[in-house]
Parts: sequence; structure tokens; C-alpha cells
Amino acid sequence: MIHITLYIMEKELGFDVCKRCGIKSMAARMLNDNELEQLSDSCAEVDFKKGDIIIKQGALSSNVIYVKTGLVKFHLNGPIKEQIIRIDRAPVFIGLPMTFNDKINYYSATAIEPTRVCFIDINIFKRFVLQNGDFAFQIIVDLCKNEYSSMNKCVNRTQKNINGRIADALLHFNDIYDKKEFVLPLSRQELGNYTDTSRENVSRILTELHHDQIIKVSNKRIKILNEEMLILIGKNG
DNA sequence: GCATTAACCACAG
DNA sequence: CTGTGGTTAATGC
Repeated sequence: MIHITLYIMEKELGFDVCKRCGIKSMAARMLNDNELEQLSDSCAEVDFKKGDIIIKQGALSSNVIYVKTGLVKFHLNGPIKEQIIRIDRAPVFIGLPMTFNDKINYYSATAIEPTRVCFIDINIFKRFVLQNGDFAFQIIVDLCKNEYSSMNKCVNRTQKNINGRIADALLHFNDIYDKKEFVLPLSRQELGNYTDTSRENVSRILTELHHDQIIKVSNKRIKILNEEMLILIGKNG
């Protein structure tokens, strides 16, 4: 709250907010002072609470969104039910693949922890891509990473068994928090829909891992006791 | 056949 | 929303 007030004050006083931003994206680091000034004039910073929808599938979008801090889930309404595609921690862009060719969001993004983002006007963003090759290159790097991880997720989802998928998910959270012990930001239902299985299976496998002393589970608090084993399960199921 | 896996259903906290 | 148990369908040995 204080941050936002400060931010607005700075903006009204004409301070160069983006230039002084400490969590610039790799792409934004390629912008010169003049471009950063333009960016400051065309972006807005917003805080989201856990559970707040940042963008909604189907809605019109005229922004690229840069997540500065927090955790975001990307989800899509499938033919039968909604599916969680990815869970990413900041820093990450939302909306890159769609804003370039389409005006409509083809997925939703929701904050699953307190999250701070910048909305960036799509026109200025496009102008940077056309003007500044280094900027464009960094955006492409980002898109490539995303594509690769999507492909990877796709084969893992199809070929690994449930144990492996859930082990991988736990390792992913281990990665996100960079801690052996963390609080799951998802319900069992959501974790199931992230790992392509039912909430029942998630429950069962978590207690199984608990009994095997590989993790410690108490409600949403998870502690990884045997990471090697978890990696092994992730690999072999 | 028999065992394993995972989905589905139901019911209790 | 969770945890658990029972049932069932599919698949592999």
C-alpha cells in the first residue's frame, strides 16, 4: 500500500519509475533511457491478492503483464474442465504469446500468492520490439523457454505415472520456494488438476509418500525429507 | 486368470 | 475441502 502510494507520487512528480525499478526484466534492461521513460508513461503497477484473477480467458487484452513478485498460475478452460497449465514465480511475463497476434486472452492467469505486476501498454511494447533488437531478442528467448517447457510438460504428463507427476510437482514447488519446507498454495483439487489426476489420487499419494518418510505432510505444509528419492520417483514413477 | 493402475463414487470428518 | 475405502475398467504378465 505504501509502495503504491509512493509509486503514484513518483509518477505524478514525473519520476522515471521504470528506470529506477530494481526488478527489470532481461528485456527491459536492453532499453535506453529514452525508451525507459516512454515505458514509465505507459505502464501501471498493481498488487493482487492470493486468488485474484489477473487476466481472464476470453477477455480482451491490450497489455503485456510483467510479474515482478509473487506466484501465478496459468489455467485454461478445456472441453471438460479447467486445467492448470503452469505455475510460475516472478519474474515472468503474462500474455506474451497472445498479445502479438490476438486481442483475446486464450488463457487465464491467477495470483496464488500476493503478487505485484506491471501492466504494459501493448503498443509501446510492440514499438520496442520493432525498434530495439536486443529487447526483441530477450523476448524471443523467453518465448523459446516457454515453448520448450510446454513441450516437456506435455510428454511428462502423458508418459509418467501419477507418482512421478506428483513428485515432479513437489520438486517444482521446492524449486519455486527454494526451501525444503513450504506451504502448498493449491488445494488437493487444484494439485490434481495440475498433475492431471483426481484429488483422491493426490491425497492417497501424499499420504503414501508421508508413510514412506519421503516427505512430511500436515495439511498444506509439506517438508521434503528425502529429495533424492523424490527425484528418483519423478524420473521413474 | 491374476495383479496393477487409476478413475469414479460415496460417505465421514 | 480432505481422507479413505470400495468398485470397476483397462492393461500387462
